[in-house]
Amino acid sequence: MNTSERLTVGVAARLSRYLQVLTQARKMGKDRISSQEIAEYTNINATQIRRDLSAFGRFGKRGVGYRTDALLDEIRKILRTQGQHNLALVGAGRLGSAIASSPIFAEHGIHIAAIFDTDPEKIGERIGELRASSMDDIAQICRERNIIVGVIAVPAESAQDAADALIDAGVKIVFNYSEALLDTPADVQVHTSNPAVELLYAMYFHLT
Amino acid sequence: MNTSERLTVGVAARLSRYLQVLTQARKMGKDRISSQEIAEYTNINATQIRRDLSAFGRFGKRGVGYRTDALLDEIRKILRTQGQHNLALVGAGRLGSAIASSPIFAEHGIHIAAIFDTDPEKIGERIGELRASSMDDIAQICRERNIIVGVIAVPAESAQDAADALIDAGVKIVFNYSEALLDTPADVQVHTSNPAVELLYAMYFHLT
DNA sequence: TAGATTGTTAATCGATTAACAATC
DNA sequence: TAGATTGTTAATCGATTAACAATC
Repeated sequence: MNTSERLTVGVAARLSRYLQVLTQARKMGKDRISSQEIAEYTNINATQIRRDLSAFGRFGKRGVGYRTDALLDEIRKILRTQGQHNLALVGAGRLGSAIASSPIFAEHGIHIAAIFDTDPEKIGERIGELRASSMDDIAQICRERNIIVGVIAVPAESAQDAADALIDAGVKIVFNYSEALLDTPADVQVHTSNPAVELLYAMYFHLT
Repeated sequence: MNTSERLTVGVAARLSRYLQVLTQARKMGKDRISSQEIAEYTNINATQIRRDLSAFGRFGKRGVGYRTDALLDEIRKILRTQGQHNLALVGAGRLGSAIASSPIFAEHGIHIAAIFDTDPEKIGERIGELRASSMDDIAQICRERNIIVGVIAVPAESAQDAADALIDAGVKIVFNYSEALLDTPADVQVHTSNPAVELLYAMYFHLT
């Protein structure tokens, strides 16, 4: 497969899972990793992993495995996610603060560039390394800082307003932590996190 | 398809997505919903949705759509997720508090039955409607309250310890909010939430 | 009736897996 | 050399989709 062709949804999803495992493996000081080890952490079949990777080059060494660092770079190249990306966070409450002080985004080159809230009490308050801004400034700030990714960390009742404001500010990818269904234009991607639904799914396989 | 057969991973995953959409649609007062509407919110093809549902019965009305309530019940029956389920939360910090005060679990019949923390300062403190318990009591409390689902809301450094304690307490399904890779026995399911990785994946499709 | 939407078929495409030679 | 693990083939299975008759 050529890197200039568009990946299928399945391949891109799996490659990003490998990215996660490799990032952690590197932190744990592992220089090398085998397809079998990646399989254990991702629940993706080891043959599938080797097949996915070998479509882009011969990254591994037979009898040895893959070099963690080198493979990480190759996958970043394939997914075109090298470099820094800016993100806007809406909601400076408990969840917003938790996200702002988590290292999980920074580790993958995603920088939380601004935090917004509607509550006048919250504006100006320190959240992680930032200060909360007013929702009135969202369009200006997002354009200035080249932000196309927004995270919604507000209650379901205000989630649609938050989404509208982000989209109005030019955001194209919305990560929704509320349970609300969001109505958005066709050129905007919405990802909704719903741990409850994932748990119900997990329970099914536990019960059967 | 017969309900007594085990669902494939793909079917179960899609059915739980329908569950999420139907739950919200009902809250929004929608009595009926079409496969096309579910498709818009889930990005799952409408034919696929009708096909998934029709494998278990004729739940819809031609020209009309599906009754939200009735379909919700049918899917709950298929996924065997009716009734209440108890959950243990490890971590009484910002993220733990955010989870404890979110309605997202309750909405799907999942009750947060206990919260644990290692920090003596936190123990006894009110978090949502509960008080934080000591990790020393985790095994006893989980067994008493029939808990087989645990949520890890602690920093990556302590995630493995939290997982070990939960597993020792009889938990079989672990939802991991930290970025750490967890080593667990084969009979334990681990779901790791990593919004950064999901965003990298979304960005790929935005860029291409 | 006219319009809408389901249920189902048929055809295609991608995912999955076991097996194993190649080779480190 | 012996053991381990990749890269690749070949075969199967499930997912996806368009199309449309059935029917509300």
